[in-house]
Amino acid sequence: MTNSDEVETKYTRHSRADVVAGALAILDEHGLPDLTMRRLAATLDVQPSALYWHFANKQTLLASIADQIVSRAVPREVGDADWSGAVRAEAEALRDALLAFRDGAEVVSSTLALGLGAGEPQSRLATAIRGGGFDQQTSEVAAAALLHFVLGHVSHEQQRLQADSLGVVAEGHSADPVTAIGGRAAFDFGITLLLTGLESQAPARSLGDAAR
Amino acid sequence: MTNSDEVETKYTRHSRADVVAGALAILDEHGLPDLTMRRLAATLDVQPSALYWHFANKQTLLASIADQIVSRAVPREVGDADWSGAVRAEAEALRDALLAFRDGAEVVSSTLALGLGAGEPQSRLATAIRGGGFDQQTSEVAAAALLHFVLGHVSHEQQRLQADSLGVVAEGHSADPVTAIGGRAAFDFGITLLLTGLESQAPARSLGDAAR
DNA sequence: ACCTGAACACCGTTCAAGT
DNA sequence: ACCTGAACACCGTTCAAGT
Repeated sequence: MTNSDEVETKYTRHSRADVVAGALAILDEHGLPDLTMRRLAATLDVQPSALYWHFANKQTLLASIADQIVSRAVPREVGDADWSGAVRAEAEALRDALLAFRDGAEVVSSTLALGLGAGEPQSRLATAIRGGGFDQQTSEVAAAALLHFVLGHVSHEQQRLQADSLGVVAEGHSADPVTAIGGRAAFDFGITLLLTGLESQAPARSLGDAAR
Repeated sequence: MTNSDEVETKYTRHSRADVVAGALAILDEHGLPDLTMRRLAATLDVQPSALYWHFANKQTLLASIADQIVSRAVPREVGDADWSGAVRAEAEALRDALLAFRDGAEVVSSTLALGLGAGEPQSRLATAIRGGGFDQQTSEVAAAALLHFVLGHVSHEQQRLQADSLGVVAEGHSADPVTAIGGRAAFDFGITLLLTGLESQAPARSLGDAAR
């Protein structure tokens, strides 16, 4: 019962990791809009200015949070599966990691949009794609396409999850095809489209040829 | 020379459309972070509170801006092209419309993420896909996948455009594969993956079968 | 090494009241 | 129909100073 959520164990100084952990807790319990520097400082029993000893600014902190979230993405063992199975496993691990935190996809999306970190998921996807014999550039661009789809899809999923929990449902129609068949099935379908699209590329032909 | 940018022609009252136009101007010239209610009010020579007669809140205003941006998406005439050519034309028109305004993709993305408007692009894509003989649900889910890719890709493109214009280039590496081959080529490649993925679906087989 | 205290320059939004 | 004036309840960030 020592060191529970709200109750700080007396006057402890904080490390960078503590700040990130506190931020993740606020994110998961209250969502991204409530993750403010002032609120985070309050839960750490510290002045807002103290946070700027650990992080240069809020964007940097958000990038660390995004890194934490995606670092939890561990693909299931694929064993003897082919390369497309490995790519799918990476994509699904990423989806699970994003879903594990409230607004997870939005946080990762926004740090990616700001050009900070979060390059790891794309590298992992690209490496898995290279297993199919594609050249570096093709793999990288295909990985970017996969990543954009994953982030957009999971953002959409999490928005629906939150809307539903707020009881904004039953507006009469709410005919969302993605949630209608389950987010998981729509996700797998999108991944399948991209993977079979990749398969039908002649592996010998590089993207560079097409771009020229 | 009457009624130019900064110079208001004396004391004019404003319509909803005026507010949206002013917001679009700020967005395009200064970017989304600078698009604040107070700044918008100042450029309209009005108190911030006046904006709340026209819009319930900032989110609603942003949704109207997003609608304006995507409404500019007019696909080139496809003539006798097959359905996949029509889908590609829709996707490219959407990309052009998003690129036409600074931070355009982010604005549309965020209003989509908030569950407000911006359903039009997905409908247009879905309709074009239906031309390939796919059932309603498959078309809708595929359109969502296309849309997620387009928004993610163009967001990425616009982030790079801005970073480059700020001179954040030449960090030594900056090995971004998407910009390396040109945003347009990477975009077309992603669209191709999704389209050929769709083509290799047996059109008779519905997504509902797969989801069950 | 880590934090306080105080300030600066902002935000979005509400609401009674004016014309 | 459209706007003002004034207020409320916040933001992120800086910086000298403390321990």
